[in-house]
Amino acid sequence: MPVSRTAADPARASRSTRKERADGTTEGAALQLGELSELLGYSLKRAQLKVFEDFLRCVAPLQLTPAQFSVLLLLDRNPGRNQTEIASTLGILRPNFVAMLDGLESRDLCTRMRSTNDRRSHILVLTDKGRAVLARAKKLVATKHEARLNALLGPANRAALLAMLATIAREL
Amino acid sequence: MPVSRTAADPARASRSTRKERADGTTEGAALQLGELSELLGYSLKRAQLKVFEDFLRCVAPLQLTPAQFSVLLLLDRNPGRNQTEIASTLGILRPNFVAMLDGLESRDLCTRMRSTNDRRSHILVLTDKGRAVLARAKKLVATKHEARLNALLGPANRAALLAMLATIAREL
DNA sequence: CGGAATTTGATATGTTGGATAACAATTATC
DNA sequence: GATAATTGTTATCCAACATATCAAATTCCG
Repeated sequence: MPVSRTAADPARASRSTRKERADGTTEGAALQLGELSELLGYSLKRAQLKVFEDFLRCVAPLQLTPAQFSVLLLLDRNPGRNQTEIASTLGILRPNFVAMLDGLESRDLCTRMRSTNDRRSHILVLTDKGRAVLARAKKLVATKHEARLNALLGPANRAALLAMLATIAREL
Repeated sequence: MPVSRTAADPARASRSTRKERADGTTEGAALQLGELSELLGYSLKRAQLKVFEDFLRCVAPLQLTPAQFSVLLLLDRNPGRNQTEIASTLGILRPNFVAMLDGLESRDLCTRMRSTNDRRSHILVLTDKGRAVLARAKKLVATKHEARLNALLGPANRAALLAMLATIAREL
């Protein structure tokens, strides 16, 4: 990568000690986000990262990622389903779901049981430990994670936010 | 991965032609999301994926990703900044920003110019082509992408959504 | 029935985004 | 002027995500 041209740095070109630019902006100042702050996708991504970060913190004692938590939740609510069904409703591709299940199964949180009706498929079952971990996780999520968001936004706003996100996820 | 135990599949264990389960749920029915639909992070992630997908579609003629678009926007609004400054305000790590800039520079959308004041740093500059592409991208984003979200949510809701996402990104 | 097509879980593999360590060149600090 | 810090870069590593392919089992259909 050859760099040929050079340019004077407007910031330091000024001989002021406070290093003020020609356009009046100050040296160490935060950059202008400009239209970026009006881009829904930008704030969406940033907010999502923060929320996942907080989720991981809150549920850290149980060592569960958001994706793993969603799998446990789904297994609990939908007994008798196979890998394809669980993976697809979570938007996980079947090949990638294999390693994920291996992880959960190796921690004895769930079990694959070969179906007697269709011996190709594995019925996914929560173990007792899986149910216990899920229960503890639910409590942590409710009392720490979601509570934090509730405090930040207020219950009404939080509900409105959730509704709009669901609309986008469903209808866009 | 040895699978030992087996289980009867509740769905097909029923001898009904409509394959109804013991719990009354029907065979091919969609799974119950349960508490998942109340998890903010879940809808957040799903909505974010949809929005990025739509962004890519709308701006496809220009071959710009959301991240690339955000870089061009930032370069336009903040002339005279170096790689570290641009990368860090976008949450991009400096090492990962190198390849990204290589891509933009190889397409002649921006240029690295060695600063005369601090010869370690590269001042990032939009090229004329970069400015032109950015202008076209802005138009596509406004008239196709954001317009779609506006139609889906309504202007007031869209604004409220944006405000809440910004709050989360800023204060969580 | 029986062969063809499909489905399921799995493997291999590739791509992309994101993270850390280390380095040379340059600048700042004391 | 020696030491420390900064900048861009390279080399890796890891996780998330995607595609092609496979064997086993099932379904479809003539």
